[in-house]
Amino acid sequence: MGRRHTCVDCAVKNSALCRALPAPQLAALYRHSYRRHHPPGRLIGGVDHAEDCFATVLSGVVKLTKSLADGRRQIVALLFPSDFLGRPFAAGGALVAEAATAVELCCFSREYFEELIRNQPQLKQLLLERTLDELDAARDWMFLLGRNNAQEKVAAFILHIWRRMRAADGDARCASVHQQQIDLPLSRSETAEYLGLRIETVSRQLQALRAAGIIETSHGRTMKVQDVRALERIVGPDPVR
Amino acid sequence: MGRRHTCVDCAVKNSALCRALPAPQLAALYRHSYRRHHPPGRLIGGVDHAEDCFATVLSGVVKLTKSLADGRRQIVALLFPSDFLGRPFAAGGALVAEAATAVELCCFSREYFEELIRNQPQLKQLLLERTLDELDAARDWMFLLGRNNAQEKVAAFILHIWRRMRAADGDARCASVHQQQIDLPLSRSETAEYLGLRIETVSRQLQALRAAGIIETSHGRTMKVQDVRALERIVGPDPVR
DNA sequence: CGCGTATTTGAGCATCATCAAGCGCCGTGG
DNA sequence: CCACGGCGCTTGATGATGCTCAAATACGCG
Repeated sequence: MGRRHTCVDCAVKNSALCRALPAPQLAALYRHSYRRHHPPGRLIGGVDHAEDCFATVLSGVVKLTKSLADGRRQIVALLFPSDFLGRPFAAGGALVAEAATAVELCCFSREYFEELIRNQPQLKQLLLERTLDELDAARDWMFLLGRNNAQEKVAAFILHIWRRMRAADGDARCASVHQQQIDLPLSRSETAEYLGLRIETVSRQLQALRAAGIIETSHGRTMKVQDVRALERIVGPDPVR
Repeated sequence: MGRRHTCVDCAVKNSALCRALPAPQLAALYRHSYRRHHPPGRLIGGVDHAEDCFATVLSGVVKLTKSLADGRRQIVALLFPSDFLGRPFAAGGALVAEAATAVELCCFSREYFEELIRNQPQLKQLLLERTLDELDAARDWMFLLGRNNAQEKVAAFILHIWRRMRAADGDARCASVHQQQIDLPLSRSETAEYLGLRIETVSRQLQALRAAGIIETSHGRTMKVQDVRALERIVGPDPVR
């Protein structure tokens, strides 16, 4: 594929990890990078897979899953545009990365990027802060998985996606902001895997929210959020103390 | 309290974060540090509390909890000797740190240590690797919380503690290793908070393991692990793929 | 010895999982 | 154009696991 893309017109240049790089190193990284498209459902190398690359998510949503032999699966993280995909400095705890929607990645070789992390203090700093944020997020989700009921889990999921999408759009699409419309990046079955529920339970809770007038579902993954406040009330005040 | 301790005879000098510091910086950090004892149950400043300090755990076990106003609580991490306590570069997601057992900490001021992280590449590198490891651990626990039943959760907990204690002891106490004896750092109620269960369920599952001859409980927190293999079998083969 | 706390044990119940249809959408092929 | 089949989602009926409420027991400590 011809290099029709540059960092200059990269959609996430101001939010991705590489924003921490000085121009010369950015240019060098660019020369070691390549873009890659993945259709929904496609397994991505990346985390500790053979393909062995790191990447920045340019568009789409990537899910990180953990599976047991008996078929039990848990999605442990969702990656959105500008998020970093990969596990530096270790083999990675048997995670699998998979495209949830159509995904575009900006990939670089593991060795090259690890070296860059080691030598570029700004990059290392940013990666550290990102990792700390991810740890916070993981712990929030631990609370959700351990302590929230089905209703709260589903409401939290919608709220989570709603906020991420809002943040991603920025001021771009005020129209759709007003319409409160979102497109869930996950199927029912994936949603269940993210929330520690079964697919039927997710479906029922969504119908309950619809019946309460809090959301409007138009079959499939598109929905309108009618009452954000109600969702927030169901989820409850995030933390205490 | 007089400075009767030095880094030279520190029990965790070879495993704690500060091992990454060159001698002069270590000496400087030492001058900014102080030791602190906490009885079991005592609230520690630390994570994003007013007291606002970072620390290395010297002995004992610290629990990190997240609470809701309605009393629901979830322990999101346990910290063992040589682990780092604190949340650099942010306010920390409303976590509370509490002494699970009697705890001894080596504390330093937030500002000083953050500055040290920024300026010492080795320290930053080690902290980054530690944080990535913690993230892996958090995701493992997410799977446990979302997908494992009560039996598996309790077995996983015992195994987890058993391994950490084994690792901590090192070769020190081969006798107790042979006896397979461990002292749980958590009460039943705390164990429940760690596993996303109720106290009664934890108790019942422990009795079930005892009835199966897998552990021997002598009332309270002391137990003998009779059959590690059985525990591993219950927990299941960690991951797949 | 008696009290307070932590743990165990029991009985009934709620929530969510499981099993099983049924439905709507969509692409394929007749 | 419509019949067909597949897939993802919904809906219903039933049941098991873990929660709730309640009480008994065990231990530590004054």
